[in-house]
Amino acid sequence: MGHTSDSSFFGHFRNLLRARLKFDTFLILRFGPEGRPEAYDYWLAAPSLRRKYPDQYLDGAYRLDPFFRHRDQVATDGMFRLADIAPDRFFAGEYYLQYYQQTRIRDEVGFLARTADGSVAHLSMSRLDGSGTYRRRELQCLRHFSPLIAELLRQYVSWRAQGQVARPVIRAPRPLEELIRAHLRSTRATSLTPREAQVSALILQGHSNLSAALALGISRETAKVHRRNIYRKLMISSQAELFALLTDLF
Amino acid sequence: MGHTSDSSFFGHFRNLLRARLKFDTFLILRFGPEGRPEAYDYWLAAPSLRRKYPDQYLDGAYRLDPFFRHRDQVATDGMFRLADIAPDRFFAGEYYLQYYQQTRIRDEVGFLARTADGSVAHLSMSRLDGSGTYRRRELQCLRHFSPLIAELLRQYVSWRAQGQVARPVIRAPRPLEELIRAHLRSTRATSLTPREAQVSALILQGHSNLSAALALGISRETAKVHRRNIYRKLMISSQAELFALLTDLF
DNA sequence: AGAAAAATACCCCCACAGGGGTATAGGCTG
DNA sequence: CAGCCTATACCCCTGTGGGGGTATTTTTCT
Repeated sequence: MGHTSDSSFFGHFRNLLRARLKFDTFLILRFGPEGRPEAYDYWLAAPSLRRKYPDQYLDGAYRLDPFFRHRDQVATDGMFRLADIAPDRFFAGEYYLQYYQQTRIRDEVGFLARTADGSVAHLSMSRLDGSGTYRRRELQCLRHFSPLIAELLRQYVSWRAQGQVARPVIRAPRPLEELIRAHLRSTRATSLTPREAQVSALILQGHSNLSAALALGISRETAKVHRRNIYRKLMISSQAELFALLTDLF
Repeated sequence: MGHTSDSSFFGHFRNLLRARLKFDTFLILRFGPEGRPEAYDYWLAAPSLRRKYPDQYLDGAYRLDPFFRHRDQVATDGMFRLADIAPDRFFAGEYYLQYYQQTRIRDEVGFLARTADGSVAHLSMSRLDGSGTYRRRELQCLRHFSPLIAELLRQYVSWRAQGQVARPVIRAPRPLEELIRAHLRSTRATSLTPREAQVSALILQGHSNLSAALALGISRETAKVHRRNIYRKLMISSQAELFALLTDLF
C-alpha cells in the first residue's frame, strides 16, 4: 500500500527511520541552483496526496515551502520542524490552507544538508491528521541521530546528482519577487515596485507585518504601508486574495 | 465553447439575460425539501469550473452556500447579490477561499423564488476574475426586470419538478448542526453540545462572533465562549481548521 | 538640476480573533 | 439533595489586519 518510487537505498533508509518514528510521507529531493527542485524518491501513505505531491509541489508550490525558503540560511544543515522555521503567520496563511490543510498534513519534520556542489538535499517526513503530531520522544530520538541522518542524506543525494546528465543551460533562478512582478504585470495592468514585490513575497510566505519588516530591515509601519499600497493597487483586501491572483505561480 | 446542459427554454432564458448583462456561469437549480439540491441546467464559461460545479457543490458544498442558507428566510423571493446576503466574515472564511477563490468567481448575483410545492428555485449568475464585478448599470437593469425573471424562474422550475418521478421516501433534511455533531462524534472522540454545534455551523458559514450571537439571540460574549470551547475541545485554533475537520461535509 | 516616484517612518482609528479569568442560572442525574 | 453539565454573561488582556492620514528622505528619470 502507498505510493512509492523505490530504490534500494531509499527503501532501507525509510525503514531505518520508520523504526524510530511513524510518518505518513517520506520524500527526498534536491534544491538545485535551477530553482525547480528535483524529486528523487517519495513514499506516500495516502493515495490522495498524489494530487499535491510531487507534481503540484514541483510545479511551483515549492516556492513558498518553508523548507525551500530555509535552504539558503547561513546554518542550513540539520533537522528542522515545520513550526520552527515557518513564518509567524504561516499557519493562518493561504499556502498552509492549500497545501497542508488539504493534504491533511498535520506535522512535518525535515532535514537539510548542503552538498559539495552547492545544492541542498532535503528529506521530508510528515504526519497526517489521523497520526497526530510527532511525540517529544520521537523528536528527541531523531535529533540524536540527526548528524548521521543528514550525512546519509547528503551522500545519497550527491550520488544521485552525479548520475544526472550535465544540464546544458544553467539558468539563474529568478527570485520570487521578480516572478511576482512579472506575473502581475502580465495579468493585471498594475506594476508593483520592487520593494512592494518583496513585501508581497514575504506576505505570501506567511510573514506578519512585523516579521516582514524585520526580514527587510525596515520598520513595521513601513511594511504596513507597503502592504496597504499593494492591496490598493491590486484592488484586493487580504493575503488570500493576493494568493489567488498568483495561483499560477504556486 | 463552455459547458452546458441545454434545454430549449434554458438556452433562450440565458440569451435573454445575456443581452442585459455579462456573466460567466449560469445555473438553475432547485432547493427541495430533501436537502441536496437538484441541478436542472448549467452553463459554465470556463471548463475549469467543472471541478466544483455542479458535482462538488451538490455533494455537500451547498450546505454553506449563502443562497442556500437564504432559502428559508421570511422574504425569500427576489434578486440578491452575494455580498448582501453573505455573513459578515464570509469573504475571510474557508468556504469562500475554497469555492469562490479557487473557481475564480469574483461576483455573484442570484434569484430565489419559492414554488407552489414549497421548494425554492434558484438562478445563479456569476462573473469570474477577468470579467470584474457587476456594474451598477447592469444591476439596476436586472433589478428592474427582477419580478419578471423571478416569475419565469419559478414557472420553469415548477414545470421541471412536475416531470420528476415522485420520490418514494421523503427524508427530512438533517440540519447542518446535527451533521456536524454526528461527524465529529464519529471522527473525533469529542462531542460538541447542541449549542456548540449551532455555533460551529454559523462560524463555518462565515459569521463573526457578533453576527452569530445575533443569529442565536445571545450575547456576543457568550458566542465567544462557545467558540473558545469548541476550539479547545477539538484542539484547534481557527475557523480554517474547523473547516478542515469537516471537509467531508463540504 | 529639478521633478517624479519610491521608500521610509510615524500618527490616528477601529474590528476581530484568541486566550485568560469569574459568576450565575437552570436542568439533569446519580 | 448534591454534583455536574450547559448555557449564559461579563471582565481582562494581546496581537493583527485594515484603513485613514502626514512627512521626510532617497532614488530614479526626464
